[in-house]
Amino acid sequence: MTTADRLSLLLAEDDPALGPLIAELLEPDYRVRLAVNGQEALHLGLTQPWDVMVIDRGLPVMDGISVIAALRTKGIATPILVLTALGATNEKVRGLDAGANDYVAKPFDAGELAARLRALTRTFPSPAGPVSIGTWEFDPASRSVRSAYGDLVTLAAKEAELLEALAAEPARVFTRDELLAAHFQSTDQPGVIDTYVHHLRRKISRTVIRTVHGVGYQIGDAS
Amino acid sequence: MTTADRLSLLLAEDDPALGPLIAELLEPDYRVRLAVNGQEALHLGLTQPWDVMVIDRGLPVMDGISVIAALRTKGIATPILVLTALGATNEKVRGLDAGANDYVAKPFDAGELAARLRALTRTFPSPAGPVSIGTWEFDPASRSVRSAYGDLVTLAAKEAELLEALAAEPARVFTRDELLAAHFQSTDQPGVIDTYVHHLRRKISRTVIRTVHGVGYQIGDAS
DNA sequence: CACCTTCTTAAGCCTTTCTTAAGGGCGCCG
DNA sequence: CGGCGCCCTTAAGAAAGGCTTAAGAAGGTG
Repeated sequence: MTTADRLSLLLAEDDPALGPLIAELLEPDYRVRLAVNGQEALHLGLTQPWDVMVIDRGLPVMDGISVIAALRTKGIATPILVLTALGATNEKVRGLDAGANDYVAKPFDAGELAARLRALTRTFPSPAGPVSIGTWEFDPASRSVRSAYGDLVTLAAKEAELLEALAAEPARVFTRDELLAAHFQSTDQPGVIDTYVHHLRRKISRTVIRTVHGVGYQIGDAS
Repeated sequence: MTTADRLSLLLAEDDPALGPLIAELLEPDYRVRLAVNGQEALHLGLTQPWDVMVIDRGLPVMDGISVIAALRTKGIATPILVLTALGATNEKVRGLDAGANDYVAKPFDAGELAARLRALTRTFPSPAGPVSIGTWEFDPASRSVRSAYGDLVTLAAKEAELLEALAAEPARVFTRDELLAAHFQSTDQPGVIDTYVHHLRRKISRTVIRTVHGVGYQIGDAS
């Protein structure tokens, strides 16, 4: 999920008739990039970030299952839906176990495909309630942070966005570029992040956000 | 994922014959709890943590789709697979959009159900996955080591690289040249390794890394 | 329109990390 | 037990990265 725009979708389908058809079908909801063989799909999958992938099982050069296995081996965790002419259960099992997240047999129903893609890309609206960050409680709605002692601090919009992004995945370390791309204007330079981190640390606590030298920032861990 | 044990699975199925049958089918791989109506399923879903849920569409008291919607509203993000007698595409779409992650129509194939559940519960060996080293936990992503007592130590990039390399093959003894070639500039001299080993021993523990005299280093084994 | 908050940029200073080097200590082998 | 390597430890300069500050721009409000 890179922008507020449509989600990016990598479609790997070699059938010259079906490929563009599916692409057109999905275009209203996704930014579709069509790959016509397995190698191309693998390359695109590895070199660019995607929100979701739809991969045909039978692809030239390198078959779909191999592409998926290769992507997974490289640590790509993007949701993948396998599209296939083969409806046999055995094939489904193999595809899913190779690392696919869903499996749709051709001929498929456009509505079902769309629904399954929605299910794969759905991100649950973080429970609107307050999020606890260490000993603090952060309420995105009111953009305020309450300490264990009851002190209330209100944050500016950007400050809150940054904190929310970091808190969404406490275990993850975010690079400045990631945070920048997701929450600030693309013209901004990475240094902006430093400034806001400083603001948050001053307003809340030095330990809310942890620096990972040479990498980026992470929500401050307990202890 | 609560323990190293089987995953916990909440099964909501009212058919007195089918429920226990499915439960038995899944028992080898999951700790199954059977709920026989929607209300019970909702209550269990809200009050206990589950690794995955299998919910029948048509449940007494409260239908499956409503249960899912209610769970999602409360912020429960557990993967849910809908099981149903209704194979109509329309029904599938509605189920998925209510918050289900997958949809299997009865009669279903046991192998496919199992594969789809595996796909739902699969956690990718995220490159960020913490590695346990003796009594410590090393998280390459945040480059931090946590002791059994909870103390957190952050490592510099090179320190982390070295530790990660050693931890990748605990049984193996690495020579300085191997480590050097893989993780440092080729111009560096073997002595660099010694320095970083010293850093790690000081930061974590004298016993993290074991010296094999005349050969190189190895991850400090339990002993 | 004046005032205030928020956003963005930029520059200098400070801290951490990397790399090299040298002296002392220790283990292994004869 | 003595000698010879090998290993441990310390330290310090250089480089890279992060922190802090400050000030102008932009936007919103009374």
